Amino acid sequence: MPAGEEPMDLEEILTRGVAEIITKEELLEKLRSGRTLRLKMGFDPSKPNLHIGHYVGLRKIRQLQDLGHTVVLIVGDWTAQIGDPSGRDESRTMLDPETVRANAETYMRQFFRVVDRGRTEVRWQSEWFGKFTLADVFHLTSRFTLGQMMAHETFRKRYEQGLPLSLMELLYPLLQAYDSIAVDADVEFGGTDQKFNILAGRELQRMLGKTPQNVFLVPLLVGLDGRKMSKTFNNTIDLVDPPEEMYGKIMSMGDDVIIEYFILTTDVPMAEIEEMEREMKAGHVNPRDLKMRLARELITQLYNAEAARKAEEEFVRVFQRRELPSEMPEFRLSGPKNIVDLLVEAGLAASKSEGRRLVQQGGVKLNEEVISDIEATIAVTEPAVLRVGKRRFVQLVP
RNA sequence: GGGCAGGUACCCUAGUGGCCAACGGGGUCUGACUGUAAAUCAGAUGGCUCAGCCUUCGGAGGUUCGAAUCCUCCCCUGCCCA
Repeated sequence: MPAGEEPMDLEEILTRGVAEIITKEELLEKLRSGRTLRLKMGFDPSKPNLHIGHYVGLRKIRQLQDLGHTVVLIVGDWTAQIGDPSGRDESRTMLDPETVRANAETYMRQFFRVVDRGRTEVRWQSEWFGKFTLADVFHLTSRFTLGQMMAHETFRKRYEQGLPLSLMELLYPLLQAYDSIAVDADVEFGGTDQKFNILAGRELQRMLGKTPQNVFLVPLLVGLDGRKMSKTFNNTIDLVDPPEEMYGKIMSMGDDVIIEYFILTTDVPMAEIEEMEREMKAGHVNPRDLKMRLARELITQLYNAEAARKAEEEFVRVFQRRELPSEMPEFRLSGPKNIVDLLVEAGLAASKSEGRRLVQQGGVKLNEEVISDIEATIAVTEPAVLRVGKRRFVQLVP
């Protein structure tokens, strides 16, 4: 059910949804050699949430895996302690082993929804870094210069802007590079922001007389609103989002990113996508309908067709026809209660102040009747629907 | 070790004795409108026993009728000198 049931043709695999391959000729040669290639991909078990942006790369891995190659998944239990500087986020929280293990498991659960577990080798950095000595650190660090590190845009920027930059962080690319030596990688995958780190691995392999790995970079998918995909903007779709949630999020996406999502996250043939783009530009098709199609495709890929159908039904019911959702949480209201208290207790407001605000702004409805008095007392003798805004519902039962 | 500049709400930032629960932007929420949970526009956005009160501006003390703002010590960051 995940991506890549019918292998795409090689040319499409190497171009669609690919930002850059270093070098494509070399990679083609390896792919044609008949050898089983070792496809490396690493992750830090610090932020285990995979979103639709990661999905782009995972699909690529899956597609190549379907050609018979082996995926080597590296659990970055050491690099996680540094924190990837490419993210420029200087949180150097040392994670305890328990957390690392739990995070890694969460990550893999999501990872293997797309990638074939049977043809994946999972390796932990601690296998080799656990016995690293200072002498090993010398050997590794002596091969790179500060100038090379400062060529990394994120390092340079942070340095120039006077932001903190620890020596430990400079080690990040080196550790990642060494992983390639440890697992003997043929190709390493990552987003375009990983170019520097992956190239460092290629360099190191060359220096140590090994065949340099190829660099396979996938584009960074833009967020639902067209801006950079980021948790702060809340414009992501998580791989573990339930179907209804995915459906809604896709429907809230900006019109101008629809095509990009089709290209990068679905198997819809390019010819068909180009046709959609023309139709949309000409105004012959409502972007909303394309988004509905996109939502169906994605949910079918990540769940199944039945889940997609149900999610669509629910969306149409609640948001297009403005009817009530088929399921909503229940709250037992045994006696009369003030509306504000009720909102808080039913989990529809985080605090009483917020509850008052919602009432005063006209966002609270009982059986579709606006309640505008914060002093109102609510009592029910039969089930009633308490609603906040467009999408939060609670069934009140006596 | 010395000098200088900083540490403000979920994030980024303004504020340098009372007009500060604290400007502005992001995020979030609500409303209007719509083609949709798009776009756009408007409002809201610490808490509470809510015309008032309580807790917030790195931490702990202090000055003052009154402090995010002044003083002392401490912690953290950057730059310069050694």
